[in-house]
Amino acid sequence: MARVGIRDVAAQAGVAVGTVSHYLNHPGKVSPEKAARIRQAIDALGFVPNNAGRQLRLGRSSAIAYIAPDVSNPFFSSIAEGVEQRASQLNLVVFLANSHRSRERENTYLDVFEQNRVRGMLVASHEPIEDRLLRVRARGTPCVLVGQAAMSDEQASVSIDDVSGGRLAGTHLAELGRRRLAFVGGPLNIRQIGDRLSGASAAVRDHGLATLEVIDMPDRTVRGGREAARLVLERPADSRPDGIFASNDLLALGMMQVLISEGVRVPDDVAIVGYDDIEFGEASLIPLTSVKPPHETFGFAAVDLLVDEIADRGDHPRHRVFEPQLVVRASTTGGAAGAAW
Amino acid sequence: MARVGIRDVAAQAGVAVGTVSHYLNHPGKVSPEKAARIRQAIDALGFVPNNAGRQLRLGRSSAIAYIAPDVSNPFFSSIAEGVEQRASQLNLVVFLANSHRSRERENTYLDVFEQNRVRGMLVASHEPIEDRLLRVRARGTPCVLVGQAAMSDEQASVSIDDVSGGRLAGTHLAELGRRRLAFVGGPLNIRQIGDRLSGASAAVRDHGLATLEVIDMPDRTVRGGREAARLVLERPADSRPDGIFASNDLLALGMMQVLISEGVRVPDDVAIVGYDDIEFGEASLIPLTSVKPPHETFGFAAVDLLVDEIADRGDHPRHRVFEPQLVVRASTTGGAAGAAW
DNA sequence: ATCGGCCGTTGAAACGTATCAAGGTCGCGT
DNA sequence: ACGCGACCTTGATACGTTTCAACGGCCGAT
Repeated sequence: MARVGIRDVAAQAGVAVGTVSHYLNHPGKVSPEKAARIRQAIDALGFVPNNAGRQLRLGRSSAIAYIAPDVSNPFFSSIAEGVEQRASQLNLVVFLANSHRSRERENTYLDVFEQNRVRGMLVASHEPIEDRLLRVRARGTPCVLVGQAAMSDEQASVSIDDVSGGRLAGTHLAELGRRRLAFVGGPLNIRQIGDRLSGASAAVRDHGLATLEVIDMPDRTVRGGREAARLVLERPADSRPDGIFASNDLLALGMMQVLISEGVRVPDDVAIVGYDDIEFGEASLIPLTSVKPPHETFGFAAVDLLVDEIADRGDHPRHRVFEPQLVVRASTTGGAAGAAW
Repeated sequence: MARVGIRDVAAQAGVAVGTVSHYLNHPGKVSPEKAARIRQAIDALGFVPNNAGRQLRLGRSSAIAYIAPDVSNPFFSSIAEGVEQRASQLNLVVFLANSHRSRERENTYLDVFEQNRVRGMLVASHEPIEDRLLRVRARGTPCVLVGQAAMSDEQASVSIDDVSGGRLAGTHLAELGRRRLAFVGGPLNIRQIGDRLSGASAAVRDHGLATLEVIDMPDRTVRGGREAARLVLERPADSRPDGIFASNDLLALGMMQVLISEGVRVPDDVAIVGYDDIEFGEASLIPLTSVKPPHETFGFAAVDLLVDEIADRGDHPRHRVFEPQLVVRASTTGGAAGAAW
């Protein structure tokens, strides 16, 4: 298993190294006869092109990176699929990374990819990260912020209009005649969460009849949802909310599970709206009404924007904001059972 | 944004290139004074070490790859978390890749990582892939098959004892007094699926009283589960199974959703057991009994085995098989509501 | 017969880094 | 004052690739 390089192949095939390189990168520029000899030498020797050499010579790679806080969260993994599809159309390889909500991991991956000279990075994060990305960009690696609108005009970003999403949810609940609404989620200082709340809040204000309370629940998981539900259940029945807007589907599902098992009827006693429209929301026994970002096109747009940044056409728009959509299911309008499927 | 290398830094700091390299790789071997000058030069110039050069010189990288068919499947993403944890303890970087169940994508990533000279690869696949990995290994990149026991003794693998898992499920249902069992899943020629069936089948045989039918459902998703449920519902009530073992949790959840919405009581009319113990199984309104592979340790073991392969200590065991565990919840033993939480 | 142009082929140079043997400096013990 | 060792520092070298200018041979046109 000696290390075998392009010149070993050349020797074995009886041609010059340049010819082997041509065979690999511009086949057709090399005569069929020598091509055959080279091909044969390659798998006789088990030659594998060494990307380090190629990249060193070229000064660039053909990879992009997508860093997400949590690949197991369906929201991020569905974006990942769009990213990979679009990237492979453009002959780019995607390196996926899971920062696992850890600042340290996030930084490590940012460094690693920068050192690996990826063409650009797509970064999704729950934390404020623009300063960090500014420095990365200053050193020459384009970045696109994913899932969160950038504050700076210079920082490209692809995001959802969360205010609009919150408004959709709030309006829906209010129009169903719900009067005591609750927003469940947090931390509120995260941009996306705050926006969802303020959208819902605006909808309530416009509608006039309803009230909106905030139940702060920084643990945005199924577990957090269960905890939030228990908080609600501690109150007398007539002071509980009759409409709940959860800042994501995991929270909503956790709440729904506990509420129903304690005898609360959904949606009769309380209607529930989630956010993200993950697959399991639809798969729930009472399918979940949810605010749906355009997952399919989202990843595509992120890659396209990144490619523009890489090409550095200075004049392209730097922000793309997508409008979410409300998907109504049984958790808000259910008669007997969901007709969603 | 001119390309800046280690010698530019050296010039700026007034030291030799070797010293800068030492500063980067063996800090402490360089005097505090020069270290300061170098540090200053580095961020004055926005220097980023070029991994291609480093790797070329070293002849190896410090990355491993984990290729999974579908990162959004909780089974694979929970393994990924273990992999990343263990790898970072060992100062290895993990490149994640999503083959998206596409043979072509799988091959592309295999090539890309091989060319990038990763230290080794962890590969999970639904398809037979040992021949392919054999060739990769022959060219010098160690591979560990994840989630599926290798046929060849030479091929390292980390897997679940699926026969045992199937037996656990079958025994559980039989001991609950269920007599008309159904196995739902497929394709049966996939090793893992076939093993689960044969385990369940053995349990039924041992028990003597029950029967086991097979409902072939190659689409192992929530959607597939819904379809399978509809097949069951077409039959008269008294010929439907009273115990269902689904080859994964997604199928089980999809079935449960449709069955319940059509008035079938779970677990009274039919008890349901899933496989994989994904997070959403527990979060379901009727929490799902499931066969749980040891996710936490699984990723760890995979990395450790890969490291052994890389070190090429010829004598280490090449296969690790883990025993799954049955997690009983309301979908098989529910009185009123699950006490799982 | 000569020339021009085309195609395939060649070998050298450069990309950015880590290492290594060799050299330099300093302080300490004799 | 000398020698020795410990510790830093130095600069050349090699890693595997792509590209580029140059070259040889061949064909058709003149």
